[in-house]
Amino acid sequence: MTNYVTLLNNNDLKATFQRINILDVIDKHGHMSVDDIYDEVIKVHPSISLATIYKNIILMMDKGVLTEVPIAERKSKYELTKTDHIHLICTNCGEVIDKECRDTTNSVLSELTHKENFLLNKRQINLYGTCSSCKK
Amino acid sequence: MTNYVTLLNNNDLKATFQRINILDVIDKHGHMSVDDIYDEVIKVHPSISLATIYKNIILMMDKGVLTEVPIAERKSKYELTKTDHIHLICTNCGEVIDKECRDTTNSVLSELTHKENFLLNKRQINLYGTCSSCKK
DNA sequence: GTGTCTGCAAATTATTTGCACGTTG
DNA sequence: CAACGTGCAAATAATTTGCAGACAC
Repeated sequence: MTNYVTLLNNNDLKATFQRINILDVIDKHGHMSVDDIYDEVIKVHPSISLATIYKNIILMMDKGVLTEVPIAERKSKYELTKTDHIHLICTNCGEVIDKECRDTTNSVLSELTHKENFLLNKRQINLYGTCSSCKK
Repeated sequence: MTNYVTLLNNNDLKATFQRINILDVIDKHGHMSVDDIYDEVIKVHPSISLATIYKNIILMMDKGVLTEVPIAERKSKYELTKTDHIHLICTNCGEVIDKECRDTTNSVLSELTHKENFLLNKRQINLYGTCSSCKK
């Protein structure tokens, strides 16, 4: 818990019970939609409102604490901001799995944007398919 | 126009004036949101309704004619389905630029999903940053 | 001709906002 | 205590649906 307090304070955000719990459930589950977050946080904080979830997601994204993972044909999910990685997204169950992003991949992409005179800020590699549990 | 008729018929879709025009404006502009499409198609077909745009986007996605490009902090855009490529997305103006996807990148990604026992279906590489015109 | 498609209007779902009150630092 | 955050309810935006008439094949 205390690390979330620090994370929030370092980003000019007051450490409220609501925010700490939003970060906590996202961290535990990895990637969550707005409704997923609401459904989980309400278990520990029954009076929280959906509006608070929305407001805080937007705020924490602005501060760089959360990152949106937009997903084709589904609502976006949110994750704690971390170093570059790849998402394996199951089109069957919606599960998102993180994988390391190889340096070679990164350098190829940087070279490519440089040629285009494009100021690269964030990479998002999403691979859609069927996860191992859904293959069964 | 005639090529859109073929494309639609090959995918079990009747070639209506509405559908042909939706495909036409997307093809001309590259990547468009629902509203972008509506604003353009209405110029040539003033009585078209937004519901028709929605219904057809969903239908044409199901048939594989259109592909959704989900974008962080913005509404999704849609493109004609084409071979794998990379999107450079300007976080300032929203413009999406297509770039060739290198074989090396593809093989690295395929290897990675294989290890995870993940059945890869579609790759989506989005690079966010500032485009050359917005840099000025 | 007939099964599919369209446009409209209404329903539903998703997101944002304003404000009175509560909490954090 | 001052600034900021919350929860509620209401407003707005986005998407979906049902249905009667129109059109493609």
